[in-house]
Amino acid sequence: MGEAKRTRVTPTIYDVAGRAGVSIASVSRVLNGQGSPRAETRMRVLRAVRELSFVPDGAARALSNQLKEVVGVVFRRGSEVPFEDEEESLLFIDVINRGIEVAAQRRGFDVLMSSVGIREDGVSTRVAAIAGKADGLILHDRMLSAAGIARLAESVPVVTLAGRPSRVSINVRCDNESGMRALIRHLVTDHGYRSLAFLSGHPDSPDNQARARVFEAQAIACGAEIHAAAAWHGDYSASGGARVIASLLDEGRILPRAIVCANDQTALGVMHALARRGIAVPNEVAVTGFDDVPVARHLHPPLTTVRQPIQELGATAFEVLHSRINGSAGRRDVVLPVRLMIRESCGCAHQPSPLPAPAATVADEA
Amino acid sequence: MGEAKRTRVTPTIYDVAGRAGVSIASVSRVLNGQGSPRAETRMRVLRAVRELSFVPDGAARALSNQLKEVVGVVFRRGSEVPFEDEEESLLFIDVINRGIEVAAQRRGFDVLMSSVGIREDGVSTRVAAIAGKADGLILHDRMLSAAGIARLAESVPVVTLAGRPSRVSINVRCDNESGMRALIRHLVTDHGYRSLAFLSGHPDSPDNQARARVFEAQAIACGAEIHAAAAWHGDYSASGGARVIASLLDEGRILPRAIVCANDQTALGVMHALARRGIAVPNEVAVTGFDDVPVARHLHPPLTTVRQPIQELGATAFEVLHSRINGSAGRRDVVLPVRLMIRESCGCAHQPSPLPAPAATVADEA
DNA sequence: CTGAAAGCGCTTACAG
DNA sequence: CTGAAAGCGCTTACAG
Repeated sequence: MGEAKRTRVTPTIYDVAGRAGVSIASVSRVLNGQGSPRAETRMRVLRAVRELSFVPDGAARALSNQLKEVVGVVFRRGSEVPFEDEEESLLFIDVINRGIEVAAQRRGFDVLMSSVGIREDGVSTRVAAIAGKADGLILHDRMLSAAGIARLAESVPVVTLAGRPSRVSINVRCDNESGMRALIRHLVTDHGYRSLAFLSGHPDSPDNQARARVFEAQAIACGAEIHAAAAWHGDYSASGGARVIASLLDEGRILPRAIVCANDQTALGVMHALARRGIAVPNEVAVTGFDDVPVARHLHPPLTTVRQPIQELGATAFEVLHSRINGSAGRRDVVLPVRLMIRESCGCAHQPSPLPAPAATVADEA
Repeated sequence: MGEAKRTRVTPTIYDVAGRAGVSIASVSRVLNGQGSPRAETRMRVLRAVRELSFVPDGAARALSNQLKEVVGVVFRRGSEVPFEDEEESLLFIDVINRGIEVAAQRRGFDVLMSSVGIREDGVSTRVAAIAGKADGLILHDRMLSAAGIARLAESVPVVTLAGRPSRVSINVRCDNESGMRALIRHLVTDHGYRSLAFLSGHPDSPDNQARARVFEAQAIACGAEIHAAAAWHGDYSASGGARVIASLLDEGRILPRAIVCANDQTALGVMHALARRGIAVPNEVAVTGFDDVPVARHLHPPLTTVRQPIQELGATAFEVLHSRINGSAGRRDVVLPVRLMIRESCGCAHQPSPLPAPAATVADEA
């Protein structure tokens, strides 16, 4: 026999109970620390568990407890064609996911990660399948329409990231408004740049919309001139940013003194495109980002940007979802603080001697 | 009432059946495409499902089907202190995980990702918890002892990555032997280097052991001199590689003509350390890696290394596990082919003119 | 402290 | 084609 087909059936709580000579209720109690089983009982159960290598079935526990201890995370895989350093970088989404995972771990939850192809259809079907396997869902930016989210939220708590809160879902985002305001003040007031442009991200991203809106308002308030938005539509990708610059230059357009990008990846693409045309950053054109992804500080020149607490964004999303799963109400619009990171792409000097960094700016850094 | 506490209970298959005026069996059949329900029945069920936003409970399905359609993946989070570019890079593990995820998706499986802290204890408890929530497990390098794996495998199919096959678990790895052999041949035969050293990875890593073994055998076979292994113990990390070089240099030791690193990250650290001491790569010392992580080609000089089909490693691990879950036997030792990637850190010239790249080498490239 | 039994929400033979 | 019922493997009142 030996290697024979022996369809080794995984032991169940009944096998453990039988071997230990107790009821399944006792086994369950010992394993879950409920009640106060006699020491004798405890021992026998534990021994049987060990001898059988018993692992309780999660599905059965979940069904009985009405709790799976699993949250689902849905995000888009490989947006756009990778761009130079981009492909290999731990990007925004990855850092957020790590934050979710670490926070979940602390609560004894596990994370069901599900990426969706950029052009994949039937997303809502896929998301529904995940929903069935989890106690709650965290949806990254623009995964589902508002209606889709509303429908989904009927069956499971939903937290969106960088989206919009709704009557049935919670949203976690960073404080785009303060961040953009501080950034523009730095560019216009501290550096004295008079002409600016905002290179946008995905048009339907709430983050992008907020950043664009505040950019305009603040730039005008500071008395700077804004380059018409028409030609400045990116898509949050490096290649998108590079494309915009390339076509602007091809048309012989004059660039503004400073380009404010909707996110770091866009800034990365812009800097590449500028370098290729021999335009000096920051001396001829200043460039800024938003997010402060890890690679930002290693660009040449190091990127001035607005730091979002990215990993914390993920951790917070999980915590909010977790308390929602446990029935608490809580705010539906969670906003995390940001911080202006002044490096060199804005025109400030190398770290050691922060020449053009006046007091006001330094305060932002604190 | 309106906003009242309304503890909205998620609808079950009974609610759907009730609303549609059919039995739960019919609902189940329609939803799973079993049998041939009347069109009329179909419609009514589907309508009820839609109206209630019904999502079948995964735990209940799993319990009934004896299949969760979930695989667990366990790996170590943040090994060592991040090193320069390292922190931000999509490393070996991340690429493998992506491969697993994509393959799982194709089969309708989801992936439970669980990272374990580098110094975390109680790993086997954590792993057991995951095991209970999944149909099978993929364990990255060195997560559990052979005994631990054996115990785990009693309750769930296990596939290890870069480990060793056992009577109860399957292992997926790449062909370290051929890769290292081709690499050494290139360094000794093609470039004529006479003195080599192997900067090792984790001593208990099977990959590392295989690479070290073949390094020695092949170097000797080619007639090269090997620097004593004593001082050359790294740990797969960039900082580990840098540390070895620094202390060797501090002791005034003479470096070999070529340093063969156990993996790319180690090579990255070595190149940094060498650069810091003003030692030219590859002119004074050649350096090679193993893995071909995305960042390898962007180093200065671009890293000559052995490419493992990293994402495919993950996809294969899933496929093997999947067929095991479905009861097939299959090989327990799955080996994927590798390919020598000749770039510049070995001393070869810039791409366009592959000067010292003889026919034999080019063949390896094919 | 402990056991018998009900119940969690599905799927699937088995009858009709 | 369709429904009643058993069963998947747990947890937890409820009695004893």
